[in-house]
Amino acid sequence: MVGGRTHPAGCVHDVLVLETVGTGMAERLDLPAVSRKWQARWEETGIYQAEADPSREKRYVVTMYPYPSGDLHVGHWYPMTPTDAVSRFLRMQGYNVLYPMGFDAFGLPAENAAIRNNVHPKHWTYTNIRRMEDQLRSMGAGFDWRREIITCDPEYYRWNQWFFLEFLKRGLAYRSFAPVDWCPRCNTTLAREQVLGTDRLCERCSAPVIRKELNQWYLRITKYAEELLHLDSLQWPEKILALQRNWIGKSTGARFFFAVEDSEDRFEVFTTRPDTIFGVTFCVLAPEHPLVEKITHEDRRAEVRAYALQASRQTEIDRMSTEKERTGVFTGAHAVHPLTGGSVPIYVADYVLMGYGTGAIMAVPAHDERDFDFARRYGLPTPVVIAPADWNREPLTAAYTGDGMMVNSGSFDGLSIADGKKAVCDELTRLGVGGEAVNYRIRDWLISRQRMWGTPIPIIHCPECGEVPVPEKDLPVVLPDDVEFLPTGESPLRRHDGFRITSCPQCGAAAERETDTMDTFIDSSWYQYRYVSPSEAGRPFDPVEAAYWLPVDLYTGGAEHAVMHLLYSRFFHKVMRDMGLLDPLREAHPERNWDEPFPKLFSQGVITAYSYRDPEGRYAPYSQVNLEADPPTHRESNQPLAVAEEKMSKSKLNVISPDDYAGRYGADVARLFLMFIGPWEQGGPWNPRGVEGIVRFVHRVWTLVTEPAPAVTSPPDPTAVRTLQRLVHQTLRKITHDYERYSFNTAVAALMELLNGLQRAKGTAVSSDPAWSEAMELLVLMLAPIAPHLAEELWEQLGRPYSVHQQSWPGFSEELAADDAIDIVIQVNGKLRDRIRVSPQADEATVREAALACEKVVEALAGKQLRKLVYVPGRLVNLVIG
RNA sequence: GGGCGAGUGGUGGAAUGGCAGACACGGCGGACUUAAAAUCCGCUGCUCCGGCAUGUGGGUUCGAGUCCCACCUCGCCCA
Repeated sequence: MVGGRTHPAGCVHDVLVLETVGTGMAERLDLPAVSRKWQARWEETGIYQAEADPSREKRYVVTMYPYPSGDLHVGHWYPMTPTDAVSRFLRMQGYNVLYPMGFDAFGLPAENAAIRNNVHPKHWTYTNIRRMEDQLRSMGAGFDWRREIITCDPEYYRWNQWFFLEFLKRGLAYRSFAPVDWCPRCNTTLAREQVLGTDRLCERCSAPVIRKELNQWYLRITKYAEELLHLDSLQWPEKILALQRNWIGKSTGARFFFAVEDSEDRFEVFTTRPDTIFGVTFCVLAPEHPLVEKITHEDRRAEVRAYALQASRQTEIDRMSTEKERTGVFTGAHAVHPLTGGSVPIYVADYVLMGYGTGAIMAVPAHDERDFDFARRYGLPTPVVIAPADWNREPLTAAYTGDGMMVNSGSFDGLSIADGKKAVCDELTRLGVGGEAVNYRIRDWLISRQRMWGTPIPIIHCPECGEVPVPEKDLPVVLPDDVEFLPTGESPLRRHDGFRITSCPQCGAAAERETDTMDTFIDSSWYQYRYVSPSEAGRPFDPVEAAYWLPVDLYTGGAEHAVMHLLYSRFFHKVMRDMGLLDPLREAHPERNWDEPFPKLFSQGVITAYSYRDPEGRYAPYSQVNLEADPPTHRESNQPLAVAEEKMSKSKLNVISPDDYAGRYGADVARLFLMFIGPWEQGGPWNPRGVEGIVRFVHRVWTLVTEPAPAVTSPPDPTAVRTLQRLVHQTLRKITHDYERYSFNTAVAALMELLNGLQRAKGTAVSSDPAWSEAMELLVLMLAPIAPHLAEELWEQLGRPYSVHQQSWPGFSEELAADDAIDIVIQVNGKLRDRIRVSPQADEATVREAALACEKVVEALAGKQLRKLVYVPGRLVNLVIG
């Protein structure tokens, strides 16, 4: 059992459940037919088409666009359904709402499918897109499809290329050597996920993968590192903000040079602890450090090379792991301590990474755990230079990283850590070898991919002129259609002479195109701008449209994009701002936040489902699971199956298709269930049994509204009418509040309660009162954002004009929602003893008197003294006695 | 090792510091039915009937699921 969760008794899968519910209503309510009817009508009448209208206040709502994998499951619906409800609610509240959808259409799966089936990735991608568009339509989402964007469309990716050239002009794009995962047998780079296990073997040929330096394109995101840390204007989940802060990883300290003894060479180190500089007993270079080859003594060379090769086969996670023993090799060279002039040995060790800081460190074993481990292994001294308060001058048994005072540090002795840092930095500056510095963990964004199905990088390599940007008039550089896919792992663009061979735009000489393509995160870094004018020619977006709609008022999506996508789009946005692209937007609406693309972000939870695994760890499909047994068994092998609750995924065979639900019950049932599972930010398990409750609810609502009430002869009782109105208006008050705070599970529960109340009232005399008609109408309006098809059909049944989705959100009446009597809880010493019923206007004296008159209170007070009386108006009276 | 989040009935979950368990699932009982399904109605945390109960132990408070401290377990991220 995973996660300590027990398998709920009676959990049965949809195959079994689908047959059993709601058939009694089937003749009168055919929800799938109702869904199709209204989806067609909405499409015809274009009620979700949004036009900029400066006389109306706008709301721009975006949910992260999907990758067109071809199998949309309920996990994909989870972020979309509540977002759709929000956009409908905002529309009813009178806002001009833009709610678009598109596809993240470039990426590796299309290429793999191309190799498997020998079809162009374009074909696979567009087939999937058409199918997913149908699925999204069947969900009944109010997308404005006229604004759909598909990122593999040359008219989309030409702007990726245009942005790349703009970045290049501004020095924000550059080419440099970078280590990548490389398979020597397949002769290609691999994506991270194609490298298997801790042995790091190639997915295809099982050869050991190495790291290799390749010439790659980068975007200079580090230039914006500091500004990307300014997160104050963002209404984002705290968790995502923390992840971003963590990822950028700002640290302050010192950066300075060590000179190499008997040579002209020097290397730079970064440290967060300059105060410990007198404790340096060795230095460490990353195995990839460019100086390693140069300074290594001849007798050490073979050993150092072997070590570097071994290090190149490990992941960074392995290299940084605290579990692992610290290893390294001595280069034979020594460095000069900049302050003491002492000689310190230079080692090469894999726990120093080339990508972090300067790729070299000063090692202070007494005050750094990793350096301590290393020093102990290689017998290096560990002099204490920061003394803990109770230090007894004994040698350390572990690195001391706590607070203390500088010792053994010459003239710096006696300084605190903070003062010491400052003083050492000043000294380094005075000596002209370095000084105070800030370091960021974040690295520049590597955007080169040796893949075909992505945006071609618009560069031409000329033997004469070097790297030449493709002139803007020649954009887009289009991917060829006539490509051959072979399982060699090499991008077909490399072998495609028609694409590759060209001439230099500057000198006309024969030249080659860059065959690498861009990371697909480029596509999603600015897509919210393209939605506002998807067919704009000549520029990425129409500034007038953009000035009306942007920035995005609500952005929703999964926390898995907390770092990459959300950081890249913030970076892109800031560059666009600095390019002046947003100036006309800011001018039109100076009051809006133009420093951030998504000022408000909501991150939904994860939808899980039961998965079943046999003792060998193979997943079993639901059709093979025998739930009669405990634990469940495999129908064929009779092996016991381990139950787990895991994120819905094709590979775990626990994917629930929304098509089955939409086809049998209509889209609203799946929509309502997804919202009912629990808080949106928490996610939860898809339980087919739970869906039954929603099916019942939908049918009961239908019966309540459409079936005539039994004839009643007596006139309505005014008290009963008043009770009905109170119930309806209290619900309306609660639902309005719940929609505003995205609390859909409690909104559905409140509607269920309302239904229960209305059902009890139906058949009594109140159902002939005008208040009853009002109740029906309000019920349907409250349902409209979350059950759009059902609400539309009921609206028509009530004889109201199309469309319920163009109605105004009803205001509730405080007067009608007011209680005419309230319960006051009577506590004695904090324990519930009684409750009294009073008018909401009752003053304290009245309540106090009534409380003291309670039988239970009189009993408790006998022979005791009333020490204190706490009165919370409208809530309770607490009598403290003793 | 560090950071963040979460632990509430058989299950999913509800609860501005103020009646713990709304709503739903499941279960039990009943009505309707030749029978079943569907539908409708009722009951459903534990209890020795005093009470006890929101992972465990402390604290703040008239009052703690909620706030504070420590610990345990799980999850995610970073190392």
